Amino acid sequence: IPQDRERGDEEAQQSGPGQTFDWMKVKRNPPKTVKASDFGLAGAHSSSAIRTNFSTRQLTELEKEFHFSKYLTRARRVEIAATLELNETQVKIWFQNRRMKQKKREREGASATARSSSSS
Amino acid sequence: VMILRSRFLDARRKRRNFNKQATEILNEYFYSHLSNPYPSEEAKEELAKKCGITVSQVSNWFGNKRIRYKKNIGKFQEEANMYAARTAVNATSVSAHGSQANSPSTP
DNA sequence: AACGCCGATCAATCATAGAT
DNA sequence: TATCTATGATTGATCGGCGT
Repeated sequence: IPQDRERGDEEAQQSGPGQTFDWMKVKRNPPKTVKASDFGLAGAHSSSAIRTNFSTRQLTELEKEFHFSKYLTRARRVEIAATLELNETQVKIWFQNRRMKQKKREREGASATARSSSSS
Repeated sequence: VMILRSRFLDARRKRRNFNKQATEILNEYFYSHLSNPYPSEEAKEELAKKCGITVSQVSNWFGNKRIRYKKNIGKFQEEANMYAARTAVNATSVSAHGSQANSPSTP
């Protein structure tokens, strides 16, 4: 399966400092959120599907749920998604990111605690 | 939309730029590994220590650097040439070994 | 084979520090 | 001092790998 060769032309420049490496070509697929499905049918996949901006209400509710339980059950996910008008996937992703955020905090908080052991 | 921004609810971001010394170290690593600017966890920890910042900040720095670099390679050419001249750890496997004392000694 | 989670990363954006 | 740019941080979502 051919890997879509770029405009096929800049293969000459190689040794130069401006060499183009693979990581510079990485492109992420656009989100498939398709949130505006209420348009009424026909999968008019026109949904730009860009970064969804959660409202304060949604974030507050998600945060509350997170405190209750760091992990979701199928049932709770469905319930939250319906209540907040989000996809189950969005709720799932939010929890995953939230857990990662929590871990990051604990890690940095720990090193900070070890540093100021008894100060303050 | 109203300007209902977080307004001031974002007491969080009180950004402070890194020292010139830290930026120097980060850029040196970035350009000497331009073929694959993805430091390992260990490398990040070492960089963090040398720069006096956290590992997360090192990750943020590389994340921002990579994205912004590829977004406008031309804008970084000058900077790239500058650092590339210092350390030549070209592509083709970056099987680094004992990292030298590394001293940005001034020529 | 399908799904969730993790860890890392992407990519767009926010808000501020710095330069003009 | 106002305006534009450089840059650190945040975050919804993606990618690859792994376990169930």
